[in-house]
Amino acid sequence: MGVEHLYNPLTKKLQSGCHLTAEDVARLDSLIADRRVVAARTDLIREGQRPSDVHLVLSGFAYRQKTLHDGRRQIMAILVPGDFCDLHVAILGIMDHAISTVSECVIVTIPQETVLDLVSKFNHLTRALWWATLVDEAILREWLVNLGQRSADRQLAHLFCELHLRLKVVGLADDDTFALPMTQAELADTLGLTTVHINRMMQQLRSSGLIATQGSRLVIPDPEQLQAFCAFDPTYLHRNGLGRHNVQKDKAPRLS
Amino acid sequence: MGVEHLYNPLTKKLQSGCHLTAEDVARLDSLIADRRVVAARTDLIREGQRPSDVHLVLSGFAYRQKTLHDGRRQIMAILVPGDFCDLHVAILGIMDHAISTVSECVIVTIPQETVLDLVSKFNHLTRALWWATLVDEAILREWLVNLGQRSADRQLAHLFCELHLRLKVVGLADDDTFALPMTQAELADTLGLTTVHINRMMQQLRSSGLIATQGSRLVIPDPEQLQAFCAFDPTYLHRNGLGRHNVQKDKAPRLS
DNA sequence: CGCTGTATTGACCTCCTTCAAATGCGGTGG
DNA sequence: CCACCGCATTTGAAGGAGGTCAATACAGCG
Repeated sequence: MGVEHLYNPLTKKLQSGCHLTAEDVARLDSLIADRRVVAARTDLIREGQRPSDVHLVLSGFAYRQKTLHDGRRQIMAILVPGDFCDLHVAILGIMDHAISTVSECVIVTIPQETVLDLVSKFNHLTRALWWATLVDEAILREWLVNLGQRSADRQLAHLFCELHLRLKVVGLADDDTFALPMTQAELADTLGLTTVHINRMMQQLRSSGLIATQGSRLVIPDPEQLQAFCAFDPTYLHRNGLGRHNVQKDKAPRLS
Repeated sequence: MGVEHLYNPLTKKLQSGCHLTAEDVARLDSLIADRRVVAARTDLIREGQRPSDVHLVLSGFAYRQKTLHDGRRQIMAILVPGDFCDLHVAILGIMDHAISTVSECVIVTIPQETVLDLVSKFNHLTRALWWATLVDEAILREWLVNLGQRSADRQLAHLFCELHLRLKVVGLADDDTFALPMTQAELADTLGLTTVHINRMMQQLRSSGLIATQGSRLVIPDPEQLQAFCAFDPTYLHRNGLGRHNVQKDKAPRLS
């Protein structure tokens, strides 16, 4: 009794928006076979590559990024446990951006055929995986709104609200805190701002009591207040049951 | 001889990145049954709706947009002929943004079941449609880079380069000009800038000879020069054959 | 020929950037 | 245990890209 269950953030994520049968879960668990530890700040996949495997984040943070000729870069997605790095490559063929780790990560490598096979056999799962890519797209749209319309302080707040929710879904956030292994420079590249300005906005959010930091941990004393501040509407995350999940610890750099 | 072929921008688009058999093309053509003319500046689908049909733009321009509480809005995609408005709703269920027309449009309505049916029966087509949504996502990422990292003049230039290419693929752009039925206010909402600033940047681009306008028509005298100006790299559009296509005329508002 | 919506202009303002230096912190080696 | 290094955060001062407000010009249309 009590065979310890595999921690599978992917199923947790998918279950927050799709219905999965016990068999689906088992099939998804079977994907997590080939694990690999990757150091922090490492390139996982580079722009222009044509990876033959699909990668999944099992623990740690990573991001999609694009670097311009002059060295400026834009972070286009923050990948947390349960997120695929490159599901699209199976279809598009070529990476039009790079993936790098933020913290140390455990990455699962899944052969492309395995995914395509799974998908062709089980409609349920196709739907679930497609759901995941469509949610990614919805997040991207909301980020556009963030960059295009919101002031720097609200952008930051909005990003924190989103991460809080996404991490809660996979059991990596408490009701009022989670580990955030990103530097202010990375936050800046995410929001299209400068380090200096991020720093000032962080101080402002802290002094207004909307957030606090404990090392690399972000504390949100009153999530509803923070959401109200930036008019955060979680609809775009398409989670039905934003259910309570058991929390799990994580270690990381520093933030404040 | 010469039975006039249906103008199907969807197949043109898909063929620019995927291989389609003659049968695939026929099936896609059969989707275009229920057409409807929609006036300019009209809401096609509103946020929060759960449409039971999938919509496809056959002619004209439309866009995805999100409106904030205070009335500001962000345009998150420009839909041109061949683009689906809401393929994702089949999976996600709820619209997390609205679709509005820019110019008068001909819209094709396709019952959701028809799409899901097609997709479940023909792997080729699933792949092609999935390809289309993934390219949409790639465009979204590039737009993030645009908003996050580029200066206003380059943002504009980049947007024009993208539209030029996308319209060429569906046969709606010449080598150096295309109809652009957007107002400067709409360009502003697309790039997260103000009308005033867009106006000034347009003037700047015009006076530097990078673009010209003839009513609502945009002229790009030297596409390569414009691309160089904004470091446009078309990889993200995932078009293999950016092939020559026969051009088709289009009428529209004004721009300059 | 006046109405309406869009493009254009000008003056002023501010959010965010740039540049540069200082501070703090964790690790590492002596 | 302390000195030192590298990285991240913090601070200050000055500049600029883009915003705001408001007026004007222009084009199509009934």
